[in-house]
Amino acid sequence: MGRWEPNARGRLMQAAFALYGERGFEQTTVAEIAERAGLTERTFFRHFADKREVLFAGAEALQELLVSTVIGAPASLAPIDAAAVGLEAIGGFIQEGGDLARQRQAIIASSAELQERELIKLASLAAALAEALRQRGVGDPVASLTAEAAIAVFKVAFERYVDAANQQDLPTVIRESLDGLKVVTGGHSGD
Amino acid sequence: MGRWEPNARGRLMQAAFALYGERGFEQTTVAEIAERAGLTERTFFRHFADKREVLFAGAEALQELLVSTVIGAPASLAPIDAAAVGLEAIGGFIQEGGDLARQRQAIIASSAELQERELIKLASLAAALAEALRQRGVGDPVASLTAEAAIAVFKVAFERYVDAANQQDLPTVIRESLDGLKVVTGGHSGD
DNA sequence: AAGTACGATGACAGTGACTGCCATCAATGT
DNA sequence: ACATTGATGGCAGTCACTGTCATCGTACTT
Repeated sequence: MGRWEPNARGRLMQAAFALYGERGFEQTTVAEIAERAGLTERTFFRHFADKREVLFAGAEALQELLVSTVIGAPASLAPIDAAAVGLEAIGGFIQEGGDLARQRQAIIASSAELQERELIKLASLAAALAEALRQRGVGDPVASLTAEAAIAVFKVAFERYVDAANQQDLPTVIRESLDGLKVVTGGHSGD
Repeated sequence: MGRWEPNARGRLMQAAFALYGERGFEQTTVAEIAERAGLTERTFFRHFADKREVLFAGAEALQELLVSTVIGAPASLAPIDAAAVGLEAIGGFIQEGGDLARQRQAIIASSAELQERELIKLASLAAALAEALRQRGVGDPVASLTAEAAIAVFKVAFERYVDAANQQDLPTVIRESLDGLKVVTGGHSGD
């Protein structure tokens, strides 16, 4: 199973992460990543679909955690609150990685191409969340709306979490942001 | 100002739209688009930043319409409802184009690359909407949350509009979707 | 232990998106 | 007429990404 040096995929990820951080994403060639990892360009593309995907390797795990958490949430919860439980779960998971998420986000913020990839991953997350809600028996317009709104909340919360100089708890920020959305849409504030 | 044949940019857009529809986005080369337009590949890239951008030429106009509508909305409206007025405005604008939006969406749906570009355009729309809300005096977490939620509503509504075999009014679908969000998040029914 | 099958990697050629550079052409102003 | 300006053509070059085949290391078989 193994090969010359083990963990080729991990070495590629590490090399890419380092080079993207040092020189910037666009100024880094795939050949350079492969060279630093002791491999060839061709092998890079056997492990990752394209130059961007190496930064999004953990996305499937995140998606599975979200889906399983939402499906396993108490049946008594309203759709939006079941979604919230899922969001808090992935928030906690992300936080376990320490500063990795912040460094990764700094790289993504520096490249429009990477932002595009990030957005389609979030869209995929929303689609999976909607499907999980349907498995809870939630009807279709509601499931899509709840999922999209929940991901929107996650986006805002994660941005606040990354920008925060003060150490904030990501699941808490997510919960607060969701409460903010409820206020905004419920008409309690200004009418 | 002019050149050989007028409206080079328009001819490129038309050629690209036709070829993407006939053969598919990935199976079309920029050289083919330029040839059909009676121009060269080099000239294509002088008018459009990349192969995808030719499909998103009207995005700035849409964004300006959204921003000006939101800024000009009655000051008495709550942020989410000011945003709604803006969304309905661009909904009406899109509807004026007839089946163009549907054909365009069919092309986009067939390519992951194009979906990525669509998503970043929507994110740009959300950022502009948040800024317009701030100009209305809305504070920062609320402005971002409202903008992201509004764009999420727009995404769901537009998808329903495109899928609808029955002719539905896009602004109406948008309003109904927003009411759906209000129910989902707060339990109020829309007014 | 020798042989064999298999999965991962290397090597190489090729396509196509995109860019930089310079020449060229058409319209405009003097 | 002449110079200027802006759009275009032509060309070379880089780089992302793919298809194909040879090769190598490992594991399994005998």
